Amino acid sequence: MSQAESYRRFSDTQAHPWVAVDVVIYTLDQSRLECLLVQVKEGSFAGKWAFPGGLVGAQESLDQAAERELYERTGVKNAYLEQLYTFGKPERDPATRAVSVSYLALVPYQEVKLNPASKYAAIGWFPANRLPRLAYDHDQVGRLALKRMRSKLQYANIVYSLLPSEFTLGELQEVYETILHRSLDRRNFRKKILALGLLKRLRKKRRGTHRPAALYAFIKRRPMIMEML
Amino acid sequence: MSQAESYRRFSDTQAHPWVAVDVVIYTLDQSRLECLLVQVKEGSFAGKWAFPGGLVGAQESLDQAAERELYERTGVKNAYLEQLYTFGKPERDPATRAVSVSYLALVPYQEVKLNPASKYAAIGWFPANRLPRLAYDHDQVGRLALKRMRSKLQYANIVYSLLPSEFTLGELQEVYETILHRSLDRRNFRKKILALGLLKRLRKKRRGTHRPAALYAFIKRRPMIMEML
DNA sequence: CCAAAAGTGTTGGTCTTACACCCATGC
DNA sequence: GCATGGGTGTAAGACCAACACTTTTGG
Repeated sequence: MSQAESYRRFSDTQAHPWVAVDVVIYTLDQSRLECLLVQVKEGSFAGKWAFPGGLVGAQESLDQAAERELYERTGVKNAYLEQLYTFGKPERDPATRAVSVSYLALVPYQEVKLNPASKYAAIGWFPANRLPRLAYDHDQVGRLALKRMRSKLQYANIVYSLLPSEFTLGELQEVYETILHRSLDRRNFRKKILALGLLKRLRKKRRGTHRPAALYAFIKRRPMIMEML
Repeated sequence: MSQAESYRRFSDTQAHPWVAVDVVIYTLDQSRLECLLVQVKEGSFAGKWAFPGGLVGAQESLDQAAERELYERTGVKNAYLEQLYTFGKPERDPATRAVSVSYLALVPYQEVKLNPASKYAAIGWFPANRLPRLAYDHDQVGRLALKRMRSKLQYANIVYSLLPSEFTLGELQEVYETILHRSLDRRNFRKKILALGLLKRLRKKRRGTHRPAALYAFIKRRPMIMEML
């Protein structure tokens, strides 16, 4: 595909697009699934909201560019981050030919410190299933991201990246119920989740308004493929 | 991410890579899973084998570029073709910064007419699980493609794209056995596949050396997500 | 003592897997 | 008539979904 020779030979008729990454960042705030948007400042989409993103640096891999963008907007490192899809229709950005590699990220709400950056007019969380009309082809990106996240939560352990380090089984179940939007049987849920052996029960308890609940933590906080539900 | 303004502002420090597609094309020849490779002609990888690919045209979408590459090498149109992953480490091609969007294609062996093209030294089928060392980062691409195809065959109906329009249940089962490399119980396989309602039984029979087998065809030849096995 | 969430097992139904014999044809 | 793949049903076990009551705390 790619030796320098053929680049030279074809470069007149072939495109040489800009390459950007866009990151769809989800979090849970009080069991509401939210998604981070930035407001575009300039160009024909000025005023519209979009997923944060930016050009890939000359010495950067795509993953690094996505990590950097995630870090710059939220201050979060080591969250779950996965390449989603690459969008490249010539007309997706009317201003220029741009290919966008989209990423999906899951972050724990508590750890986020939003950072607007001068290139955007604003930044903020929006309910994930009620996003406004977005700039570029980002409506499509958002639909795909939501679909992927919903399905992936069921066969990978990536919830760990949405939760703080300690949580109750009730909270964990609430996460699944929110994202899959259906309710789950408590006894079956606990049986299944505990049988996976992913959690350790801590000594502590969460004391709330009522009976205290045992706190749990993930034994390993890295992505693994497995049947969750 | 991508208004023209920020392109101008950042273009000194940001990359402006070449964008290429690479297509991993699988087929079945007498129940051997094979993969199409081309031999690189020039550059530091000259003589090595790689997946066919090329730069994305100025007016082309990524999907169109992949379709075109598939058609140019094999003469096949309307085969199953899916975006796989985008590779973009700065060092993946030492000659230049190139981002490669990889695709996965499944083609019926009977319909292929291989077309070498002058940009390659050679073209040919190789056993999919015994590929030689490939150029660029294509070893990684190949591993990912094989994994994706194996898993996707189990939850989508994409086998239709590996088979001719008429086939026996025995042939269909052989395809699954080859790709998943494990043997399946014939009675259970037939029960499950027929229960899906994807196949129509034709009047005809295949007459071979022994008892004739009923021929089947897919009712719909387009990708659908569903439990296959 | 009341409200609210935590914690805990059993059962019936469904789905999956394992398994063996007869059939139709070509040679 | 024999070798070869085609065609078919059943039974046991695994897995999953449905279901209700008691416990612990705060107010």
